[in-house]
Amino acid sequence: MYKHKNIDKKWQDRWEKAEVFKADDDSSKEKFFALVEFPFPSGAGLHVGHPRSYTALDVITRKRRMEGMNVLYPMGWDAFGLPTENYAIKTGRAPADVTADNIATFKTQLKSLGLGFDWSREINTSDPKYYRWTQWQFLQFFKAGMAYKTEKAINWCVDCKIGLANEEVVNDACERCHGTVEKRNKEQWMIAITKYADRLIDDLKGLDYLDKIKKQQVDWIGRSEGAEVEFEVEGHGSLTIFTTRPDTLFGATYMVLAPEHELINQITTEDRREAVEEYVKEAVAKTEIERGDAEKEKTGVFTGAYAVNPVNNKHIPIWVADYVLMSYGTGAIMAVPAHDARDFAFASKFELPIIEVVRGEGELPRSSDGFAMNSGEFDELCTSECAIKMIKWLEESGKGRVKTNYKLRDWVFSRQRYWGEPIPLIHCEGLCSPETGGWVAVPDADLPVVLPVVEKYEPTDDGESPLAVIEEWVNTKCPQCAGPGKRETDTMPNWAGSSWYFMRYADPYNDEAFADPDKLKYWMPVDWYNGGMEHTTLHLLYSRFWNKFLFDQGLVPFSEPYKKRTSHGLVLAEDGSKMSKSKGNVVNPDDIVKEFGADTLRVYELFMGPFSEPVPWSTNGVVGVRRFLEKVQKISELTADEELETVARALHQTIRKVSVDIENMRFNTAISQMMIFVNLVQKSGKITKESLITFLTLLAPFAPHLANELAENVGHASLLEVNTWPDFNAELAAEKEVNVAVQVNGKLRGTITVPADADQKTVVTSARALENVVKYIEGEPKKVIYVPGRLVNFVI
RNA sequence: GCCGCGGUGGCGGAACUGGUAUACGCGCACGACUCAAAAUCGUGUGGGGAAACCCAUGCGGGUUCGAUUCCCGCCCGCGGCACCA
Repeated sequence: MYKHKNIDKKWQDRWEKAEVFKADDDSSKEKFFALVEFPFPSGAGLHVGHPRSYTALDVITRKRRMEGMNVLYPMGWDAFGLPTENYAIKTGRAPADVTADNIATFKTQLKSLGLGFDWSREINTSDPKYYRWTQWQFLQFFKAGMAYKTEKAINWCVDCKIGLANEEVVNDACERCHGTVEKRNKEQWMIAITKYADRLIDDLKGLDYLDKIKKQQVDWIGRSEGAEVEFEVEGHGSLTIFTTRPDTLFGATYMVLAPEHELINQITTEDRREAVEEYVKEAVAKTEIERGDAEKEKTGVFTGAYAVNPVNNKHIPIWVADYVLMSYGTGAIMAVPAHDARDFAFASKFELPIIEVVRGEGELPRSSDGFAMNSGEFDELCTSECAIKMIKWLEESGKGRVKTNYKLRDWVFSRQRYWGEPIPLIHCEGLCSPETGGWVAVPDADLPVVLPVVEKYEPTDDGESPLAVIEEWVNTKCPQCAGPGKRETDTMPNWAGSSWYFMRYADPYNDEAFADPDKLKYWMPVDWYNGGMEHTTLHLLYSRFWNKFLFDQGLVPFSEPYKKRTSHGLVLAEDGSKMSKSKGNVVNPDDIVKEFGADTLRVYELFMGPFSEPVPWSTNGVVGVRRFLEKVQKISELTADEELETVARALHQTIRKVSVDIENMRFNTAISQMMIFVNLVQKSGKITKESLITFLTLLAPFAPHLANELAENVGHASLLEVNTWPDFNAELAAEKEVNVAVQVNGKLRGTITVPADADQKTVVTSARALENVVKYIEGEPKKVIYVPGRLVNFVI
């Protein structure tokens, strides 16, 4: 039994004193910037899931340091956010105070794990010295015309009383509180992320992200290439639609407008008006989920109006149906029921004509590619060629054009809440800046716009931020004309501060700029970023976009912030369900550290399963890891002047496996190899001091406290953190003898042990001589398969 | 519905590029130590069979001397998207 409590503390103090984790801004060494998502300092404290990601990159950075690199592995606090504000509302305490308390708890907890963060670079997004630069960067968006205020039907969370971005709405419910979300018209600040849609997709190509991360981002942005086509509506001008299948234009037998489409009112004939108005009213009242269910039966109503199909001048009826969304494309479609399942369902129900225009196999509706038919001069062209020719024809005749659409929407950047960065804009009552709707930027010298102290943190029922009621704060002067002005009372979403936090680590105390350009140039981009899959279409996408914008402004020297992005699996409860406070199945890391020590928790977090997969927690597994560490302690007492050859060999095999596995985040198999080594030493009874130190160096990234303690016990004077990562020697690792499987017709009939360098003839001969082989083979085998060092297979 | 990932002992999981399936850990059984227990150490542990051997990597086929690995068709689980024209 080793005394983890004393050992943990002792080495944590030594590291701090020696400043081993401090990153050096002027170093000739190669830099390595490792990043984990900084936590939101919630009142619940550290979750047992946090250390999985932190320990993983701690292992990697500790190895990098031993490999001679200048490592930056920082930590900070994503401190703005609703939970703190809600807590403040409940208790009446100021959010800043609550945050400070929570941070203190988190920090103590993280430190107790021996994580090698450079605490001298700690940042906090709710610190005015930090959010001054968040505000400043927002103003760059504003000044570049990338931020605009507009009345929008936004997702409104009834419980939180805030507008949500699409990304924050999950199954029609608020991502945070799971409360009802409804549509509301509200003036909101928006940021034009859609302008970067193409680059956010295309630039993924050069990045070392997990494939599933790239794919999720691409799907989320949802780029589709097609064409816009103009259809004449008799007596009402033209109606524009978007289609990805311009090749099927001859198959368009009717048109559909979304219920919100502005043309409906104009084109509806008098005899149809009542029915149309009633349908529109019902459709608009439905929730997104009700409307979004693709399984439900199609509904719709005929407007009485007809459009002209530009390719064949046929008159086709215009319908209104809620399966067409106003928010995508032009809010209107041409329906090609033969080749679209939705149009087919609709046409079948309302008995509209179905014309097949793409020849192919199988029943209609059929959306696969093929050859055009019933399409006049386009007949017999293959789908892709037909599309190209059709677009060309449309362009030449002025009836349409190439068009790309995206599912991605602009970023809703306003929150009507207190605990966030104030948006640093002033509305000039004299409207001295009409081109921005009267909005004027707060001058740089007046930043930060500090959150004023308020008494009540509740948002108001009319949807205004609590800041709106503080008149002395709201009423100010227009910085441009000095006339009366009013401050923007909305605050930023909590994604704002985290969109650029990694840059601040390069230069956390700078008051002249968000970071010194030289330091950015040295440290950025992040070399390895690990975080949760849940942020793929939120933080990860936003921060890539934010970075690209700053790059375009010449403010940062790199267009992508993260070179490599990996992801960890969730830590689940023992029964495989999610850990949650309400279920009472949350494991507190403090308890594990207290009972078993920091090293046990660290090693267990990485041993429990494949890093990127979700794995259930197992207290028995924790005990197993602790036993392993105790065995390590035992073998450290077995130092001798000599050791068995097998130990030396196993050591080098372990160096190889641990080195490779760390790079691939296969920590579980790295640890299992170390267990194999320790078992072997225990059995053999002796190990040289040199080999022991080498092994402890390999173990040090995983279990740094114990590894240092044991190294010191055998007289190793320096910290293992400054050791050199051991070199692997292939010669020493090579087995002298190998086991070769002997098969007859692919079935295992025995094994033989032969010298590793034995030639084929020798191996086959002794395999052939096996009693169990002789038994099966009469005469000569038909064929002999020989895989060196692996097997011999006699085919008869 | 579409896309992606996965399915291996009682459990978490290993397995290079197609080459001895079940490494490592947990659990369990037995043994040693002990008055006893815990801890520790040792031995065993996929299933069937006395054994030879046979059967096992979700199911059914295929390719191959040989398939957890490759191909085809299903089933189940997880994650993402979800009437995006």
